[in-house]
Amino acid sequence: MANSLDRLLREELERLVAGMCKGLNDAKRLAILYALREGPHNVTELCKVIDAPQSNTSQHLAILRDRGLVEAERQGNNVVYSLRHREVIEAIDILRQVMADEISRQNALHGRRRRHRPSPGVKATA
Amino acid sequence: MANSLDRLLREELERLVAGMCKGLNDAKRLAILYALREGPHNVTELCKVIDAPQSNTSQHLAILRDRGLVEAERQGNNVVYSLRHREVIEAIDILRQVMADEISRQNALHGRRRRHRPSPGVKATA
DNA sequence: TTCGAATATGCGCTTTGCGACATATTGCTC
DNA sequence: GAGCAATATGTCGCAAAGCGCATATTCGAA
Repeated sequence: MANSLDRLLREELERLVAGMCKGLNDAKRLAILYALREGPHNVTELCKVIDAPQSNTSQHLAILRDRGLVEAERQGNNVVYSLRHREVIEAIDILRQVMADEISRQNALHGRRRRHRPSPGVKATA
Repeated sequence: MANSLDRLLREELERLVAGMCKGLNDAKRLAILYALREGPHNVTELCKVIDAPQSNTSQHLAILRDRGLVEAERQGNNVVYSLRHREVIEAIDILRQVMADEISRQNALHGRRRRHRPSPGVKATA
């Protein structure tokens, strides 16, 4: 048990990481997605948003594009990018919420003891 | 505009990537989370689930632990891990759905033309 | 068709992340 | 306290990712 079912899940998770998570694993790319949430933008505009040189921005856009997270369309001389799946933003927002909870939890739990995880690792003495 | 507001968002996204996304950016770690969704497990059990040696499993658990994604509790000789935020699974499930949509879309759009993204890059000729 | 603006891509470098091995730590039992 | 089982951690080598730079490609305009 927990082997036959997991087999399929494992493979799907493999693809998920390669296809989605890797694309979301960078602050600049997340910033791009959030910028596109407000509406389409061309590359030059996105350069300013993430404060990165053009080549770097294009590289990040290529990553998002290849994974189907954004859509590209030529308009005259420039290329306009737009968000393909708004649900992705939902997912990220959930993670933002979780992180907020986690931070306040760690701050509140015992304000002192700045070390997280008192349980397992942590050599009790030194 | 799009600079003052983004400033704060950018910093939060930075922390989000470091705190959450990095932790979710590995198939084995996702598999661990899904296994824990069914209930707590100790390390030895999780080794079997992700089919990895003990040291490697512990390393992944440390990563999840440090980011507050799982919780560890000693029970006698072994350490039992459990899921801290079920919402994380929700978020991942959303991404799974998005990926499924994206795959079927690419398959359907034009079955032929196995290349994705016909728009911008792609040297038209060679 | 020549030029220039906008964008994409190849390359080399540096940093980061994963995996395997060995080893340290912790707690239980005798 | 000695020994054992379970888990955690340090180190190393390697593959992957991000970045800057130079360069190629595409399109519009003159």
